[in-house]
Amino acid sequence: MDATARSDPISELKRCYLFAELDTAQLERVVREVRMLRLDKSEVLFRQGDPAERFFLVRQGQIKLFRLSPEGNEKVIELIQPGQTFAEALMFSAARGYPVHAQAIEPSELYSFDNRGFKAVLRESVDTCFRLMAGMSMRLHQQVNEIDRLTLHSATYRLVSYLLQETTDSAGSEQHVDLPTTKSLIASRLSIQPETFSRILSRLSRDGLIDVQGTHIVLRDIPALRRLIALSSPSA
Amino acid sequence: MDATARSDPISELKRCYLFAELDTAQLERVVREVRMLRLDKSEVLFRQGDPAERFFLVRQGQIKLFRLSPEGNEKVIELIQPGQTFAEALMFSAARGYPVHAQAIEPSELYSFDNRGFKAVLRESVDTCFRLMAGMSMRLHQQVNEIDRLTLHSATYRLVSYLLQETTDSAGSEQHVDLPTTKSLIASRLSIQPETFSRILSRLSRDGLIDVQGTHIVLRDIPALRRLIALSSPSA
DNA sequence: CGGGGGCCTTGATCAAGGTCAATAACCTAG
DNA sequence: CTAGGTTATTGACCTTGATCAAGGCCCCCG
Repeated sequence: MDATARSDPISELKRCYLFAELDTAQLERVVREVRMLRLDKSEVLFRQGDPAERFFLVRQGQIKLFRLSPEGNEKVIELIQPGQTFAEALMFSAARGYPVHAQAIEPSELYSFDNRGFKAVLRESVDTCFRLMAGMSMRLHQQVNEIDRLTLHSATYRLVSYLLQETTDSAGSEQHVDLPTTKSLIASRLSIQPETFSRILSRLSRDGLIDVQGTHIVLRDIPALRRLIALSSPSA
Repeated sequence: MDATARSDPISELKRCYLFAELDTAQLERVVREVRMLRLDKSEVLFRQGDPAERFFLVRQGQIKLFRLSPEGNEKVIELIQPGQTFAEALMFSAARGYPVHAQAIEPSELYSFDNRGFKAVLRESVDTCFRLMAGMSMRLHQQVNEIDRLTLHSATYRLVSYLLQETTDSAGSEQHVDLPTTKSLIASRLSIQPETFSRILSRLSRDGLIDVQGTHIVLRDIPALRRLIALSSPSA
């Protein structure tokens, strides 16, 4: 608990939108209550329905948020990457209880924050409230887009637009994508069966639009890919 | 602009969660800037992409929020009923521009509020911020549920759970549902084709689970309906 | 009263993608 | 290096629900 150990998390937090507007005193208050936790690969963080008293920031690793159908089918709602927070919206929700399951898909390191404590800090910072609301508003949009994609568009559309959006920069006509995790998880995230996912990749590959080497994908013909999703909708 | 005309909207607003925590002075400020508008049946309120400078409260009628695919297929994202607000989350969104189209599906009467003005009021009321965040958090959950239903469950599941959730009280083993609008719109809301919607209704009817008289539906066997969706998922 | 436009229903057909099963590639640990 | 688990691929088949097309119902309006 020396000075460096204390100040380290503060600068770390400041990089996250949720904490960016807080002053140092407030941040120190937050940091005093923060808990660090490590999860092994496959370790469960919380289950759907568990009382939601804390929210989280991923420092390292990857967390999947998912739902289960009665038969045990799993649908990945979101994959959380380092630097991202999750479950913070639940602070305000009347329905106590996480709406999804959370599990580490690789060894991970997180901070967790007490909802009550953070809400107390929030009360003093309308700016941070606004930040939070902006974040929630953004997620709301993403979800609308998600629903749109699920209902108005085909599996190929979803996969291709995922690939296009994962490219880092938009230069050149050839781009690289490294899938952040296994294909089956990405498939679930996109609501596609692993088999279908694989078939779509090999079709695109056969047509010369992409090149697949395991988890590394080269987009060979971006204009053609764009054209593909411009036309497509419920059809392939 | 006499006293009654002024005080009327205030008590009206107070019934809505967004305004419930505001004091009278703040409400008066809001009311001073409110605009009332009437829409004919089928009149368009805004289009997707239009700059989002205002949000709305429905007083009467019904508004549909929807997306269009390139081919012109329409997907209803939400049906807004009297007393509900919409587009208020966009106040905080960096992406200016409505993410959906809005159209009246019957003659409607709305209030509209200026985002900038309302944000100024919000700045003075952390409580209202908290209210707003609670509302946004709730919608976020609904959307997660929506995605869950779309991906993990069949059309029959979606239709039956819609019916069960539309019943007013949970007494007795027989319940009534009055569809708030045409069947095709409900179908689109549930991401089902009108034909499929009709077929599912007639199958449920044939099996004695429900009774359909136009837009009025009697749930004849609620336990059986519950059983149906307890089992079903991607299968019927 | 008769006509016309929605909306709904019903039937026939079809395609997308899910399921099941077998095999192949890969990776890690012993 | 190899055994064993996990993940990916491929093929055959099947189900769901979309699409196309035709007809029926209802209600409103002239």
